[in-house]
Amino acid sequence: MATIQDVARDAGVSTATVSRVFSAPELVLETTRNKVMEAVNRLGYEPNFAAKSLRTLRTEKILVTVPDISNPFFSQVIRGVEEAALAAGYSVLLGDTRHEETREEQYAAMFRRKEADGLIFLGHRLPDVLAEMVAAKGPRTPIVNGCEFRPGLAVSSAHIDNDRAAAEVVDYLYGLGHTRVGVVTGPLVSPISSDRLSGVLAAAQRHGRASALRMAIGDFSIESGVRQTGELLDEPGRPTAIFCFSDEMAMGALEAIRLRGLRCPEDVSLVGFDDIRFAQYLHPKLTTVSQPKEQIGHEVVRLLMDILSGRATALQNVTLPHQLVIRSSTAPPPSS
Amino acid sequence: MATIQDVARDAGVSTATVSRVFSAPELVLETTRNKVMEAVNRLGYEPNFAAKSLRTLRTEKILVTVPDISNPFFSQVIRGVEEAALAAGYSVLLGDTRHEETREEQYAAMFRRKEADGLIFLGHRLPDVLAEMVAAKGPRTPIVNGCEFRPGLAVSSAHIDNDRAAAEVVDYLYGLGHTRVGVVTGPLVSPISSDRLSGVLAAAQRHGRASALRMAIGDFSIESGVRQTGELLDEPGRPTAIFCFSDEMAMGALEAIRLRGLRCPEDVSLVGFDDIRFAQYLHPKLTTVSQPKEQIGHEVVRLLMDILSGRATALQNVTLPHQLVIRSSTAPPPSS
DNA sequence: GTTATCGATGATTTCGATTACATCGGAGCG
DNA sequence: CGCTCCGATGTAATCGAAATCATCGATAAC
Repeated sequence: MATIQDVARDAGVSTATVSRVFSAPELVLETTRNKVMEAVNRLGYEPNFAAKSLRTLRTEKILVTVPDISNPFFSQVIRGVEEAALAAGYSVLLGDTRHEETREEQYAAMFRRKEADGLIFLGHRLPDVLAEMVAAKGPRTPIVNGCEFRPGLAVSSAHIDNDRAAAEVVDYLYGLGHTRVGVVTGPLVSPISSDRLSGVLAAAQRHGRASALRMAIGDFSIESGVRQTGELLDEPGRPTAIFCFSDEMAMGALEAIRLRGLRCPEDVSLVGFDDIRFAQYLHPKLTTVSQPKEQIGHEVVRLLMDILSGRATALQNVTLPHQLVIRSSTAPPPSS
Repeated sequence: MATIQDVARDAGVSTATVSRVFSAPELVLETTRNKVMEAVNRLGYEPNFAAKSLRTLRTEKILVTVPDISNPFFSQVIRGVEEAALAAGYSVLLGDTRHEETREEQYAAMFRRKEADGLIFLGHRLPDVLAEMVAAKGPRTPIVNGCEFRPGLAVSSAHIDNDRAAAEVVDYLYGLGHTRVGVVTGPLVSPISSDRLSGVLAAAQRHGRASALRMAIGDFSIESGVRQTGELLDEPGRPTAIFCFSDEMAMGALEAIRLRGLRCPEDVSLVGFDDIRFAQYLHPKLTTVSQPKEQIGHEVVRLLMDILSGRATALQNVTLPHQLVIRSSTAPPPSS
């Protein structure tokens, strides 16, 4: 592959001029510019990326780590990230951490090696090396979080109001007349789960129904939805409504409901969370909390760009709007 | 961030020695190595990636372009790619082309700029600049295709036998007693669709049922599944079985079937393709062709590594095993 | 005892671009 | 007419690590 020297020689100019043709074309005379471009085309020259990167100390890449890309919720967020990144002239390095800390650390090391200008993490953990960076550099550290919000991490983030969204779901269920509600949460170490849970608890208390609340801890997977919902349904005083903290778990819940010969929503109402693409094609169509997935991706990139361009000085926490989408998996409880 | 010079100075050795500690530790005396490592830890040194990359002309990255990451089939394949790449010491640059040629070309340019050592594309098109590279360098060009197989492209690839898999589905349906079968294909420009279609046609002819075959062209999306299946169901002489070339379209088909007050499988049998994670949790559980998604990802990385390491000399086309998974969306046709 | 050999390490060039600084010719001005 | 300024371009330092070649002391071989 031709280098900038080859082009310079071929065009009869200096390498500086060739470089300027690419990075600041207005500084070079049109006739010279054409000469250079001819040489470029003749030789099929493309600037070598590593060289450019070494000199400028920029990679034009952002590293995005995600707990599980095969999860449609995350893949939609990533889609938004990719779109916004490309528009801003960045490309996306993908890290699927599979919820494993060692993988998170591998990607953290990549970031420290400067293989990317910025890091967006969609999980809830920040490896120690990165926490140190944040502690040292403050809010100018190009690390941003998406979906979760943990104040202690001291990084900017974009997310919905999980607490309020979950409370709305419970309010809605009580409003339908349900009294015994079962909740299938995700792992409580993640704020995404604990925030939603506190919303649920607050709403239950407000309605004086806290004692009738049943809870099971899942891991956001379909299988855990089947299992945990099953346990809730098998307890005496079966809940008439189940609220799962992800649509995937709700899919599992649907299965658990059917396995017991129950009908949704006639016997058991069901609410999910995320509004993944498939939610509206389940049977019954799933009532769920819609998160603005692509928008979260866009926003998180915007936050990162603010930091990279030096515009940002303080932490920003962007709360994006969610929406309770009522479909056909919820109904009043069966009249006993 | 500390550089190799800083470490060398701090440890009282030359930069060459520091470099060797990382790339060929066996060449340096243990005592010296320890001295260096102490300095490394003291200064928090991490080798600068761009510098390394410039010198070695390697990026240790592979670019993966995919028509749509939010598609669970592709995201599973990518998962396999990511896993195999990481194991081989590579990281993944993600390009979501959204089926758009301009985006494919943007990523092709990235590859030419040497932002990645290899390219894996999961679509069916190869931008011109890359086709030229392949023409010039032959089978040593580090470009590999996954999922599709178009002989004209002259790149190695890993995929299932789409033709045969589709024929098996049709054989199975005829075996159940169906005579009127409707097929919802993807866009016929992609081999993934045209291969499956020729399998379908061959099987139908073999059974002498070609004239009773009905066909509609979808685009792999749920919505097109609803629409195209709807059209097939509304024609006179309604098919008693529908075969969609993707599970997403089959989800749409299920919706179309329900909208018309029909039952699956009692009135209409349904078969999908891909066996995405959700297929077995639909209601009814979807009969479908299972593709070894993560394995395709692994295999495609292996093919690429063979090329990058100089082991590969000729094109390889790996056909991986598929499997018809029979669940509850298929049954004999209603007795008329 | 002299020389080839080898293991450990250092000095220096190199990768390919960007960019600060230098140069130079011509326009503008007093 | 001489000076300044400016636009266009060239020269050369620089980014940080890798790798080639050189060096040096010690051991082995003859």
